[in-house]
Amino acid sequence: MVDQGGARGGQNGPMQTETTTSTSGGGPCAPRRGRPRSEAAEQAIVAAVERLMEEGTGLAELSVERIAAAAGVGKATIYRRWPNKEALLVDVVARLEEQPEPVLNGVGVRDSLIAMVDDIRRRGLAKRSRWALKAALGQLEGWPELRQLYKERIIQPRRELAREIIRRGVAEGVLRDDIDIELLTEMVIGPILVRAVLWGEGPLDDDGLAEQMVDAVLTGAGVRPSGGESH
Amino acid sequence: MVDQGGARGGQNGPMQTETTTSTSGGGPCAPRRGRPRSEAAEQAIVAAVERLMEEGTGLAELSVERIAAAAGVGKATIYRRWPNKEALLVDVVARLEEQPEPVLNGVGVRDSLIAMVDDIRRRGLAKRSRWALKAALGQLEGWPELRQLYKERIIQPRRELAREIIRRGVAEGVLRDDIDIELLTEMVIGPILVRAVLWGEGPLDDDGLAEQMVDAVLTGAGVRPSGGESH
DNA sequence: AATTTACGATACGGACCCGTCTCGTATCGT
DNA sequence: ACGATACGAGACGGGTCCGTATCGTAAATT
Repeated sequence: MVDQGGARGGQNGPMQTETTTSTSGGGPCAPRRGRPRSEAAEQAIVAAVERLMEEGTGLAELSVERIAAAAGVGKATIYRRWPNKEALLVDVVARLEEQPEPVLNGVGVRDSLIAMVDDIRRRGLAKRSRWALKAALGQLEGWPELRQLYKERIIQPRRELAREIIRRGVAEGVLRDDIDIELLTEMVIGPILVRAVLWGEGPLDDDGLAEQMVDAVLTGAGVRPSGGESH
Repeated sequence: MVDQGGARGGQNGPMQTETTTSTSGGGPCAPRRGRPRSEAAEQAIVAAVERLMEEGTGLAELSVERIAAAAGVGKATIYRRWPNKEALLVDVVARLEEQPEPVLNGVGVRDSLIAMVDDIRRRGLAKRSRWALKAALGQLEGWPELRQLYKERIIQPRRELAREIIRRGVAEGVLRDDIDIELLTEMVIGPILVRAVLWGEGPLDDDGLAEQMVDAVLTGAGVRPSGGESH
């Protein structure tokens, strides 16, 4: 007996009926006779959801009525575009975060790692990102579609980027090759994530934090038998 | 005075009106005339909440009606003990996790760290703990009382324990003294938390994982200039 | 001009929830 | 025996929410 909590609809997607959206050369086979859909309304809806996120609205408080009111839009205008609330949120999450910066390949591995950690740090300061991450961790339980999408769109690209950097580090002899790639990744991003997400209070505004963390992880927490104390 | 999210009642606590609970020699000044409260009912209620947690019920789906049904109990029986849903959940969270194992002081620092990380790993395998952690991270937003209690009861003791072990490690010369204690802590618990909570999928059933992680963090992810590869 | 579709606003039905209250029954004290 | 209290079950009022339907109006095609 699953399905507790009310049978959410299946399909998602912006339900683009070939109208206004995606003016980019799509196939306008049928120009539709009546009044076209307002592009502005669509943007206002998405923007309203994002603004509500930034203001700290919990997923429970994020009702369609509230979204419509915040966007200055009728409820029907939302349901004309998305079949249900889930699809709307899926869509918003999908366009929530642009892909992470490609990280120039010419840069050294250490700098790449620092850039990545610093990216997480800065995102941890952004309320919108925190909302999404927390929602994904907690509230999206029992909401598999949204959680899945969040993983695909947000988590996976970053994880892949991290893996790539770290693989390069191993290849260049900067990172140890006797540690599992996954573990290396977790070592690098673990500290900043603990501070940014788990404790949610640690100071994140130090610009040198990422560098400090990466160096600490590279060098290790244990006292080095041969190398002298650095200070 | 934040109080966003709808003015929840103030007080909490099991509302023990000197009845059945705490038979431990309390002051039974007034033995109450009528039928005493059923200890079994109280346990059944708490057990039901915990069971629902383990089954993955989200905080939103965790309604009083559902709890009562799962416990085989009338709603009034719940409201006779706790003034509202929040108080019930606060109480359940409060008794959710026993304090972490004290970690024998005679044990070496490395073994203590491994024990701590392994504790997190094993908890990560326990659904109940995952539920609580995820709920704390995401759903308890806008529910300050519960979140606060979770931090006090669950997070703080473990964080304190970690700090103590690491402080000992620094004192004994096993851990570097030129790295901030907070950062050292985050380095140690970060990797396992990323695997257990954030990605939520990484393998946790390897008994040697904790040891592997701790050693990796102690030694560092970077290639050691002088020391040979350890294996 | 006629038609067709979208728009904002809002009413509606069905569902769920919270917290209270009422049943008839069970179990205590006196 | 009797009054007091707890019990399970469930009705109830007030509320929120989702998703649909209905307004009168606005903007496009034909």
